Parts: sequence; C-alpha cells; structure tokens
Amino acid sequence: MITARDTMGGLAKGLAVIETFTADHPRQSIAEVSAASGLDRATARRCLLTLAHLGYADYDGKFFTLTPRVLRLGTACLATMPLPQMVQPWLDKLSETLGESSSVSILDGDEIVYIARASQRKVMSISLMPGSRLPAFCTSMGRVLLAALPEAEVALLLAARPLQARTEFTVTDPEAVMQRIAQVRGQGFAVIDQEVEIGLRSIAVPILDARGRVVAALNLGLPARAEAPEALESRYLPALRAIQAELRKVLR
Amino acid sequence: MITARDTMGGLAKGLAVIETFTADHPRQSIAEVSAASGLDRATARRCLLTLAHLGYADYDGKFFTLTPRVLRLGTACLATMPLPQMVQPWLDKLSETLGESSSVSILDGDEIVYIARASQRKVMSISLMPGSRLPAFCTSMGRVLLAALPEAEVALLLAARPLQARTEFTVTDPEAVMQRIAQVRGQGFAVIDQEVEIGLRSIAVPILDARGRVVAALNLGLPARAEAPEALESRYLPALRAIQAELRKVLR
DNA sequence: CTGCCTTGTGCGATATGTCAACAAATAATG
DNA sequence: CATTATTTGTTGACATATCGCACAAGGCAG
Repeated sequence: MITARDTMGGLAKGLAVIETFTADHPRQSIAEVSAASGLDRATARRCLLTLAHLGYADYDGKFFTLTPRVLRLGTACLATMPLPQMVQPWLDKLSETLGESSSVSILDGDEIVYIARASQRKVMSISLMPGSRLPAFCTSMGRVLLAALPEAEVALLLAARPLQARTEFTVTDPEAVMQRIAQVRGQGFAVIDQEVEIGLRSIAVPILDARGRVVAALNLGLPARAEAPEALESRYLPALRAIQAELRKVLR
Repeated sequence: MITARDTMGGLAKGLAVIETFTADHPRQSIAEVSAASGLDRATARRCLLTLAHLGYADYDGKFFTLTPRVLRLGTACLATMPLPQMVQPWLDKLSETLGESSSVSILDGDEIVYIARASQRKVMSISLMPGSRLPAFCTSMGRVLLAALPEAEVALLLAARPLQARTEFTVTDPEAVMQRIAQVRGQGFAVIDQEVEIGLRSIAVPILDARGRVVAALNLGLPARAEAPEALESRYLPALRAIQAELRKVLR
C-alpha cells in the first residue's frame, strides 16, 4: 500500500515541471511554469532553480530552458531496454532488402513510442526517431499493441479523450477502432492505409517473447501505390513473420 | 545567489535515482539503487515508490525498472530545440546525395549528444540515434564543438578524467588533443580517422547562427577507404560548408 | 537454528510546501 | 508622460512533509 509517508512530493513536482517544457513552450518564466504545472510560484521557482543548479536547465535571469543533460534521463531509459539493440540488425537487413523503412515500438498509455528504426527512403513528412511518439489508435503498430491488451482497458484508453483525425481516412469512432483492433487480434497483424498521413501505408506484427507475450511491435512503412492495401499482406507479411519467429526464439 | 532555501533535495535525489539505471543495471532493487546513488535506503525507497506511483517506473515487489514514460522527459527536451527539425531536411538531402550518414550534435560536458541524424548505409557497429552520446575528444563533431570553447575550459574538460582510447588510433594525450583542437579552430573543420571506430572516418564543421556563435556541429561519417584521410577535405567539405552557410542565414 | 542479507517502519530534527505580503517590473489608462 | 493596475519574482512565517538514523521483520544459505 502506498501511503503519503512513502512518496516524495518534490520529485513529482520537479518531473511535472520538466514536462511543461514543450515545442510550444521551450523558454518559460517562473510564472509560466507555475501556471502550466499548477504549482505555486514559489514552488515552481524552487524546482526550476534546483534543475538549473543540477545542470538540467539554463537560466538567464528571466527564462528557463532545458539542457541536453535532460536527454540523459531518457537515454538511461532506452539503454535499459535490451530490445532496441537486439532488433536493430533485423531492421537494418529488412529495410535494405525491401528498400523501405521499418521500426519497432512499444506502448505507453495511448501512444506508441519508437525504440528502434531503420529508415530508408523518406516517405513520411515528419522524421521519426527513437523516442518519437504517435497516437496508438491510428497506427499499425498501435493497433497491434492495443490488440494485446484486455478489451476493457482498450476501451478506457480510447474513451479517455476524443480521437483526433490526422487525415481524411483516420478512423475516429472508438467503436469502429475497437472493431479493427478485434480484427487485428484475430489475424495477428495490422494494416493501415493513410490514417496517419496521406500517401503512407503500413503493416505491423507483434513481437512476442518465448512465452508468447507481446513485448513490442514491428512495422514496415510504405508509400501508398496504385495496388490495393490488401496486397501488402501477401507481399510483405512473410518477411515480418520471419523476423517475428526469429526474435521469439531469443527473447527472454 | 542560490541558497539551500531555494533548492529541493528531493528532486535532485530522484533524478540521481533515474540516472542509476543503465544498460548494466536495468533492474535494480532498493538496496542496489541506494548503493549506486549514495542515498539512504529509506530515501531511495521513497524515490522509487514515487517514480512507480507516477508511472515512471515499474515495481514487481522486488525489482524496479524504468518505463517508457521516462522517455517523455528526454523527448520534452528534444522538442524544445528548434534545431533538429530545421536541419533534418538538409541532413536527408546530404545523405541521399552522397550515400553516406550525416548527423548533427551538440555538446554536453565532455560528451557530444546527437540531436538529428540521417543514416544511410551502416558504417558504424553501434547504432546512433538522437540522444546517443559519444566522447567529444575523439569525434569530429566533438573537436569542432570543443574548438568553440575557451582553451582553459577545454583543458579542464580533458583533464577531468583520463581519455579512454577507443581504437589504436585514438589520441589520448590531452596535450595532443588540445593541439588538434587548435588546428580545428584555425581551419574551421575537423577530420577524424578511425579514432572512434576502426574503419570509420568522419569530417565535421560547426553550425553557426547569424551572430557567428557555434550552436552545434554537422558531420559526415564515411568508411575508411584506400585514399588518404586528407582527401575528405576536397571531396566533402564543400557540401558541408554549403549547408553551414544556408543554416547560418536562418538561425536566430 | 543462526548469521547475513534484504526491506519496511517509527521517530526526532530538519527541510520544504503553502500562503501571504511585498517590491520590482511591466502593462494599461487617462 | 504620469499614474494606476496588473503581473512577476522574492522573501518570511508557519505547518507539514521528509531525511536519515536506528531498529524490527522477513528471506535465504549454510
């Protein structure tokens, strides 16, 4: 049982302060951080001064910015995962053979987080890299990872906030998404046709460990060509299945 | 003036706890974290329980592991930098044209941190990605970034800990490194020949903003071919200089 | 059983969050 | 331009959280 006696408020507040720094708010004053985090100005100030003192933030007397030191925290996390290094050779080989980009990601809440990637030709407008995030509900890897969760949990995630359409093809109705996920659960792979970005198709399979638990997802990103989306299955699924089988042997 | 009244010990301790998680210690017990961080067991326990409570760590009753949630912290940091997104198109174009990998990095202490990368064929054994770190003293980008610092500061960084040789070609004498850095300062670019890894050469230039301040470094990684390392200059420097000039126009 | 390790838990002393007041800076107003 | 509002950073006082110590309680090997 976790009681107030076993927690550290200061740490929670400090981490919340770090997360208030976004692309939209890269430089913030004490008052801005206070407003964004809901902390008292005095408290926010102490968090920020502490971060600056430790080298996690810079302070010019008025505005605070995060320093690359913060990246150490995330890197520390990635470094603890054995998976990225194990799959990288497979990704490289797969991408080179097919001439397309491949990635591995895991689930964090309602987002997928890229943990490894081999990018070939540029097919997406935004550049994805380890640590990048995309919504799970409209991505092939996200569908695969959600399919591994209990239905009730998925429903909760999809209901938490309204699903934002990224293109005209994005399925935004939670019921409909649940249905697609059920289909993915049945067939063991997911195909997405331009739901994330116009011109981009994607096919993903789960990565299983020796005990059959889903630990990540593997995908191929492809330009939307004339052929039907269904063609992806016959054309690319075997290669993905092969890697899936190989990884399953060596995972835990 | 920063007094004890303006800092939060709890935050500092918690961040230290996160950084104790490394590739060598991905799963740690309370006692292990306590030993690695120098914190009291009771304190380490509180930090870990707090992290688990916030979703930054998992706890199976015995061992703690970091969750992908921690990656948000680092991602928050990367997202606040305008540079990665600005340089990515240039990197992509450069890599595609030359068929080699290119990267942009910044300095954090005595390490360079990759913030953007376009990887073409695989030339390095380890896979680099945004957030990855390499020692500054033996990398082309590191030499370029160190050259922008006051000499005294560089000397301090190089003297802080003994320079580890990564290959038989690595220059590990601080004096000698200082000399190379002076040369880089004079000529405005750096060439490295297999000091990081056997078979890998690299050439880097600084990225300057409109006011001429060094804000990052740009490099090309190349396989060590038969030609002399000096050939890199005539062959690749113009392309790097061109990007340098373009970026200088648009940076702040 | 008995050391030897670990984790969990009271307790006093100290650090730290909250709230309020205040001063300096900035914005708004006439 | 002077003056008033409004916001922001900083400081002080008090109640409370939390640190670190010492000790109790569980696990495991010999």
